[in-house]
Amino acid sequence: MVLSRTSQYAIQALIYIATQPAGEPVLNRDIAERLNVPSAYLAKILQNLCKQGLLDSFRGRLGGFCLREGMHKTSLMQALALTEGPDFTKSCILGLKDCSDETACPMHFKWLPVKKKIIALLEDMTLEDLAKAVQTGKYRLSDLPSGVMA
Amino acid sequence: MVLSRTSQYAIQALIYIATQPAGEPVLNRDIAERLNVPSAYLAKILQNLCKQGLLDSFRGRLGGFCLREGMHKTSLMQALALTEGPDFTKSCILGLKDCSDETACPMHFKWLPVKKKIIALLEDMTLEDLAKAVQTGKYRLSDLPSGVMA
DNA sequence: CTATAATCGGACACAAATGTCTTGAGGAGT
DNA sequence: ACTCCTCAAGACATTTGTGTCCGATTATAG
Repeated sequence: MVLSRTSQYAIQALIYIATQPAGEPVLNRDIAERLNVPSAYLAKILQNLCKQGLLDSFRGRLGGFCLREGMHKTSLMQALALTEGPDFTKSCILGLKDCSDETACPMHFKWLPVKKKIIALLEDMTLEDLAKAVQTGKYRLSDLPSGVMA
Repeated sequence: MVLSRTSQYAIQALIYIATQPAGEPVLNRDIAERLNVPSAYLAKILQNLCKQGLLDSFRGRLGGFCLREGMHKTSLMQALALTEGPDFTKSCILGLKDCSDETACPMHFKWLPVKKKIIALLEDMTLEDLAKAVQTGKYRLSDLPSGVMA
């Protein structure tokens, strides 16, 4: 429901990176291990987030990925726009190409307020906020118990 | 966002069938044409809905599909349970296998009320209601203008 | 300069969703 | 009985999502 695996991995990784000291690159391998996610696939996803300007990457020794300057305030909405495409919230729930107030599907007006709630929620949550929540130890980022964290 | 194409086609078709006189089978070909959807694929979907007991099918001349007796009151939630699987609303938004109040992902408590709204909405809307809405002429089931209807 | 450690980038592999085609079975009209 | 018309069912094709692998590239340490 709602999100592709790619997006799920991306968000998990972004939050994890946000929990780590800013400016110190995090290894793809470490993220993958911590999240229990295929590392080669995760690398692709992180590469893409680099191209889109959300992450910085560094090759060679002491390399890795870290959030680009100022990107701690990135909202989930902005992050998902990068992984799911810019208008992943625009679509009609029945799949109609053109479903607006004027040309509405029978669910349009009922669905609209719910969709707005979803969007508001996604715009409200930032990587920083979520990282802080994880750091309290009350929430987990993967199926592994959070105590596994180094 | 939210629904697979298969589910979208299924719901469109169910609503369309519900707009037609009860007891008179509707041709797969007609539905596909009306909804502008691949007919062979739609046939598969309708077959499945038959097996699951939501539709009745009739072969030969004057054959076709129609809603099984009493199924006009079926909610979208029930219909989607047939196409998406019984617990398509149960999953964690970050994809964690085990995400409950006790083992929560950082989005869990924010997402929960929104999810409840979605579920309530889907449980509230019935095929009958949606069919009536379409019959007013104010809403459309496909990208084709609704005037195309016979 | 060389060895090492890490990402980059593209090719490849696999699986699931989506879509097409063909053949067979069953019911209605003549 | 014969002929249409319809769904049933499975094989096949295409596309997309997911996942893997490897050589190239870049940066650091010695």
